[in-house]
Amino acid sequence: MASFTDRELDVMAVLWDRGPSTVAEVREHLEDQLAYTTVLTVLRTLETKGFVSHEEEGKAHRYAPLVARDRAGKTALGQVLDKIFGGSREMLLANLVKERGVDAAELRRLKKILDARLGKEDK
Amino acid sequence: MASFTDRELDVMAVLWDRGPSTVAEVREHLEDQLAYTTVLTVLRTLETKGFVSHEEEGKAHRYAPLVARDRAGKTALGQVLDKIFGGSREMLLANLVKERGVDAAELRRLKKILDARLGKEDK
DNA sequence: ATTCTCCTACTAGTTCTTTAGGAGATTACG
DNA sequence: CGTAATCTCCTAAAGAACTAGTAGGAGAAT
Repeated sequence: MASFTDRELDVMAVLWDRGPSTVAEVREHLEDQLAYTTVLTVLRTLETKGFVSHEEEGKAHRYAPLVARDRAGKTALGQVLDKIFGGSREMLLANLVKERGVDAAELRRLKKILDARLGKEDK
Repeated sequence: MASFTDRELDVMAVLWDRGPSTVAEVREHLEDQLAYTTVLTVLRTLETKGFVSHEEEGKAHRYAPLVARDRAGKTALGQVLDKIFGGSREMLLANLVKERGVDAAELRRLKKILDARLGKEDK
């Protein structure tokens, strides 16, 4: 799958968080202050690439993500895993929980995820 | 920290894997078939950005990474974490171990990493 | 010494990314 | 109805990214 540019990712993040949104809504939820038409252009680019679709809603368009966050994550994470961590999940995980304020409760939640996965594996 | 472009990352990956390398060596280890001068250009760009340095070796230059894989990983992973997984480490981890051929042994190794981290946390 | 090979330095073209202005349509409202 | 607000569409321009050619130097080979 072709991947997103930085700005496209900003926009996708809003759609993933909020669900289908209009240009104005996306614009409001972006951190950077961009012109209305800029946001529109990004959305149209994303549509050309097949990552979002839109429906008319009054005179405006409401854009919906076509690619699931999960799927995009798989690609992006795979790239980081391969290119930076040389394919080592251990290295990646160690990095993920190093400093960056991860508390014990979170670590336990993470362990649970692995346990759940181990359960499936054993069967 | 400013981050790498896709191609720059390919090159950094080679340097991280192999250690200090000449242009020809980097070129050999890249998946994509690129012209010699192209690889050279990427390395010089990386040098301008301060991510690698070089030493003369005969008539050639040997390029060494100045940025540790770990440090680059932190940045890249942080971006994926924030933008795609909305800051949720759980989501990220779940994605990391979903399908993509992770066996039980690996899952246990990953748990160990978390345990080690939990040990530190308790103190 | 001339030719060949390998290397860097410089230059450059093409495409992608990011940003946004202006035109014109449509809706909202007084 | 007329004016303001809002929206899409088209256009474009600046900058970044990617690729690679050409020039020229230094050493090896014949």
